[in-house]
Amino acid sequence: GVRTAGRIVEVEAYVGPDDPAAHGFGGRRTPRNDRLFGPPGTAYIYFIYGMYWCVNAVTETEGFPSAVLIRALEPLSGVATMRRRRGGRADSLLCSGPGRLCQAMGITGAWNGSRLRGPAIGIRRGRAPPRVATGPRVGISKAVDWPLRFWDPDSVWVSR
DNA sequence: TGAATGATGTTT
DNA sequence: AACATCATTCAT
Repeated sequence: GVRTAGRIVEVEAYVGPDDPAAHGFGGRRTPRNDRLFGPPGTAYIYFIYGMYWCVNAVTETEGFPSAVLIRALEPLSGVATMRRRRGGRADSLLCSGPGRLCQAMGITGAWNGSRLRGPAIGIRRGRAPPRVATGPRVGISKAVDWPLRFWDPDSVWVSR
């Protein structure tokens, strides 16, 4: 298959059992969030609103539920494949949003629990943006003022 | 440009 | 009933 890749330009952090907006809140482990409690470098992928997948990178030690939600990418390769998967919508909407980027890259729950350093799915270190903006997380109703959204303010590929 | 709303199914 | 969303429609 065609490989798709992009530069991460927007993320959100969900940190530990005391983060009221996080799926690991209260330390309650369920079938759905189980992979969030795995070792760092694990993919935690969940299904939301009956239609979309979202992908996270688990970040902290095993048993401590923390992850970074990948919210937007700058498309770099496999763009024609991304366009096809996204139904021919505008390039600006290819990977700008957690649901959109999973659709563009073909990411589904089949990869939940994968190690994020493999042939199928992975994250590599790239160049750091010169600046990083921070602000409230999107689409949540608790801890709305925690500034745990981070994005590249110089990128046109962020979700807002 | 922005607000409102329907689409969808799983989880609590 | 809520949900870590998105596309469409309708109003400015």
